[in-house]
Amino acid sequence: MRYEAVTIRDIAQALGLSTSTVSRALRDSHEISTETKRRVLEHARSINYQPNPIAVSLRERKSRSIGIIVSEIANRFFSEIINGVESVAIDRGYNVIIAQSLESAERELRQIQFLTSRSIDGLLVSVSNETEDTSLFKELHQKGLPIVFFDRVVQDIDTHKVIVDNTLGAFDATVHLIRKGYRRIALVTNVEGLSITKEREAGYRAAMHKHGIPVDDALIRHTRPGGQAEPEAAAIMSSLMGQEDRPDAIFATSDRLTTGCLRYLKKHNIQIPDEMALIGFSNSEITELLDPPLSIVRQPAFEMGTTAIQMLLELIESKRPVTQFRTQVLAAEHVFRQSTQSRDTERVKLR
Amino acid sequence: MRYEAVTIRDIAQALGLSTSTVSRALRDSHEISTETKRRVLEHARSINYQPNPIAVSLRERKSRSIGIIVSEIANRFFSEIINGVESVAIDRGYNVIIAQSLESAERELRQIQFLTSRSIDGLLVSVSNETEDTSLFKELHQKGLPIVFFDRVVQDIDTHKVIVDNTLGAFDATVHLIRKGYRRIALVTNVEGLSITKEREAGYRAAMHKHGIPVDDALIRHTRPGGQAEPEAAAIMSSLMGQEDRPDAIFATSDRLTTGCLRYLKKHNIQIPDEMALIGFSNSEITELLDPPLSIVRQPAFEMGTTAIQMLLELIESKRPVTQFRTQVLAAEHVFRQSTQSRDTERVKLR
DNA sequence: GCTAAATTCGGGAACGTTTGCGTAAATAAA
DNA sequence: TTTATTTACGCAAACGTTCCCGAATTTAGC
Repeated sequence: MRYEAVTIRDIAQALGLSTSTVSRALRDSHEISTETKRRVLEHARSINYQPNPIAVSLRERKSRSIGIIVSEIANRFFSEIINGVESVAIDRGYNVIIAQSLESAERELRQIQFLTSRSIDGLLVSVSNETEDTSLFKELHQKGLPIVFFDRVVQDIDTHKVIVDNTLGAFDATVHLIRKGYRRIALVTNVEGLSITKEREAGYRAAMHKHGIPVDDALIRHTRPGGQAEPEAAAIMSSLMGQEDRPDAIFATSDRLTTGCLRYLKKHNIQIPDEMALIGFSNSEITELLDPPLSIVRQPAFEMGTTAIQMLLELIESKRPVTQFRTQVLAAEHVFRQSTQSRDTERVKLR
Repeated sequence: MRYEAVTIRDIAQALGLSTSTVSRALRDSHEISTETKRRVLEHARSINYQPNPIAVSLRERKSRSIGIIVSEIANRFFSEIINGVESVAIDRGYNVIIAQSLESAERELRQIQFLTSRSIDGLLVSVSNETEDTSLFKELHQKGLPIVFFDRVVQDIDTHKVIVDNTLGAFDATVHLIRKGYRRIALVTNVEGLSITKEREAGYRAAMHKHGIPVDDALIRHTRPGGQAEPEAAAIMSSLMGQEDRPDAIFATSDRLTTGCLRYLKKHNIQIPDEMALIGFSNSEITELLDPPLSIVRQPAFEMGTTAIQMLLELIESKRPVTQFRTQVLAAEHVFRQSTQSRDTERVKLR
């Protein structure tokens, strides 16, 4: 099953030139006469010449492709990021190789090794929730592989990063709940070690403090490393509902956790927001169609993707080693809907 | 920014062997003594040797990577397919390069050219809804590039294909509506030229005929090529609601169309299913959380992905040209929920 | 003990490209 | 006219593999 290839040599022979001349002509070198260039270009397109990227990669020692690893592409948040990454990568002539860890540290390792063995020029990373050992990333970074972290970053590796303002995002969401009259606000959040978890928890705590509400640690729940979000969310909800002093609101900090909580509440016929308010991080486009329409914290995923790839290309295409790194922080958006209406007056008004 | 590489030559020099011997030892050739093999393997892993896939690709004239193009990866249906494709590709040592057409024929063309110029070994294709000119696919296919079509296939290219039983899937959904007492069933469907559109429309018509309900062509609406599904759905809904003899049920034939219709109905405060029933193709995992819980036709996307990649690898790894092609047909699943309850008795029972 | 065969290895070309270097011819400077 | 410089091109090496072919050594056959 071969797929015939027309090479630079074919052009050279057809025109009685050497391969080096043809190569230079195609790259518009100044040491080739305009007449020769014209002939080469013309003949090249007449036989539909396509340079062999593999040969170029071998020679140039770079592949013009970058890798991106996320926890799962079926998650709208990540697929939007990928869209952002792709949109600029394509324009810059880079190929994007997508990999997913599915929240498994082992799979993450394998995928990273796979990507790097494919000689990618750079790597975009959002770590899995199970990742503890970051030595591979450190090693790659030290060896000079350009890496940009996004969303879930690893703190102690000094490179470009792009995140959303998780602290403020969580702060504002919590304040919103407080203003709506909720007091016992449960935080259903990710694995404890994750950067995003810490930041969002910090925002939550700050909001509670600011409004003089004591933080009840029994209301702060993390998922377990490697666990799947939906069942984890259900287990946490079940535990929360089982305790004597139930929460009156839930703040879930990821897409899957949010839908997991919602599914639990509906399954157990717990009225939202009358018995329990719900707000969560989500990038789903149909949260307004849910029952009830969901209040959400939305992350600018596409933009996160474009800035991450831009930073990466900056590293890749830099002539000399970059030593000054920056962390770009994007703002989260909030959409408040019925799932966090206060129980009394306001909801009536809305109908 | 280089990333040091340890080559086969390093091993050869360290052990006082030739590169050819090392290469053969690594590939476990029979013409290398077990002792030499042992030394090579041992030293190779001690210095963490990784074969350069680019050099291998150049030499072998294949890249061990395949391309897949879908309309958009942020669509759950497609991301599930990609998951399926990836899951087997990884195990077989293949790399998956993902591209999206965003329903633009021009972008599709560019992406395909990009993929093929990256010397992929094979291509997985679901065409954009704007695609009319399939000559590129024909050309590639004729040149010997292994291609497998899935979901939206092109009819007149003879190669492996994998689809769901769209006709039966649509038939069953329509029958369900009829049984629930609906008679003026509108079909909100994709671009007319698409294979899936024709099949689903056929299923719809067959169901209507079987139950002796005359088909009103005014109730069959297609989106326009290149159009984005959500606004298209809204426009169609608006037109349907404007006509004198309104439908009493909507059957939408894609993920985005379904949510588009739902969004319209909710926005205009049309009660589902009392004023209008709704069923649609969807692979979203939260349709049961919608208001009302949505009846859906669900496609086995993951399985579609795995079978498509298996078929492709079969073509790629075949020793001699394959001439016998087959079309694998998977069954669609149905989940009937409140959005298609009949108006009277049954719904009361459910509460 | 001599030929034949098997075993084990090295030399070197090839994959398709880019690029340093060399060198004719053409042009400019002297 | 002679020399220096520019222009325009070719040669060949290199990127890291794989594999054809040949050759040296060992083993088998009789």
